[in-house]
Amino acid sequence: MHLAAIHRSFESFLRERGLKLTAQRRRCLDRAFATHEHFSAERLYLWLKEEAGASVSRATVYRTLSLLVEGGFLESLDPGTGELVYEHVLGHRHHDHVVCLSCGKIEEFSDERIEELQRENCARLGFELVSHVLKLSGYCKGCARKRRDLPRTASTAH
Amino acid sequence: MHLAAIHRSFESFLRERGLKLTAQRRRCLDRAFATHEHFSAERLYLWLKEEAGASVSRATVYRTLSLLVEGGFLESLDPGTGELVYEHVLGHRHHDHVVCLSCGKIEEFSDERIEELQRENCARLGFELVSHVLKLSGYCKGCARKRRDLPRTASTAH
DNA sequence: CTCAGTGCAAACCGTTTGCAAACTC
DNA sequence: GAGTTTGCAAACGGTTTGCACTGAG
Repeated sequence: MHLAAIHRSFESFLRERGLKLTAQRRRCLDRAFATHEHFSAERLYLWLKEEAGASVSRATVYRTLSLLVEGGFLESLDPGTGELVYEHVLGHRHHDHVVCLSCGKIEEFSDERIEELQRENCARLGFELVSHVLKLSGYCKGCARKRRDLPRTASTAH
Repeated sequence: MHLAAIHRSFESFLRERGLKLTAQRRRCLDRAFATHEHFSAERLYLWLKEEAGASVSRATVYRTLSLLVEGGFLESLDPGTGELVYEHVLGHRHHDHVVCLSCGKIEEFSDERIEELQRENCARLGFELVSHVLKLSGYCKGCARKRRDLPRTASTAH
């Protein structure tokens, strides 16, 4: 899906709700779709600040992010660092996340067999499944190696 | 595992780290193990306040909860409501959670087949798996029924 | 024109922290 | 006694909100 289609989709989403298309909203949307990384609200705020043109206020960034999540344009993820991160959804398949406890790197994976087992468990419990979060935490290849090389920090850490 | 054993385990945990066993820490531990519900820091603070005896300060409750998580006595879970909830671990099997989006009810389930697939995916990505969070969100039986009975709120909600 | 949106700064809220007094070992 | 822990209240940090001004439709 290219930008033009995303714009159209966003415009009709706004129209449906009687909301207005403003320069700030368009810039948030464009910048969010210009990255394939996960980004925080603050990150987006800084990106927009660096760009040419008037900066978008933090308040508006937060308000627009919520709007984009509601509209299904973005998904949010809580990596446990105290701030939410976002990623755009359109054109993406659903996927889960692996987060490195040391460097914070986030990798993605998806496994239809896991999805199926989730549905199965929900059905058994009588739950109507809406969404799920599967986050694996551990150490990425590089950080795992570093940890092994450091002499017994595990027992002396704190 | 009964309280006496938990106490012993906690005492040796503290000793190992050169920490002291205080009345406040013991009361937090006891109260946390006296419930089978998930509870927040504030909840525990209020429970202790209601109990006979001097109340334990909020700061101490927070500090002790962190300690209990580090020691593996409790696990924390982020249900997405803005505050963490805790549950005791000893004597519990590992399990995952299903959270009702409407009433907040948390149910537990576990499925070794999912665990195995998680390990498999991590291995493939070169991650050293430490822990994971699997949280299914949706509507519990009761809330799902209520939602179906209400005339088209889904499209007019907001 | 009208009502929604923006920017600002202040408020929020769960959690953390600095510090002096109190307590464990 | 030495060194930890506690309680208090203030600080924190990400996020939300009230309000007067601006701007889209």
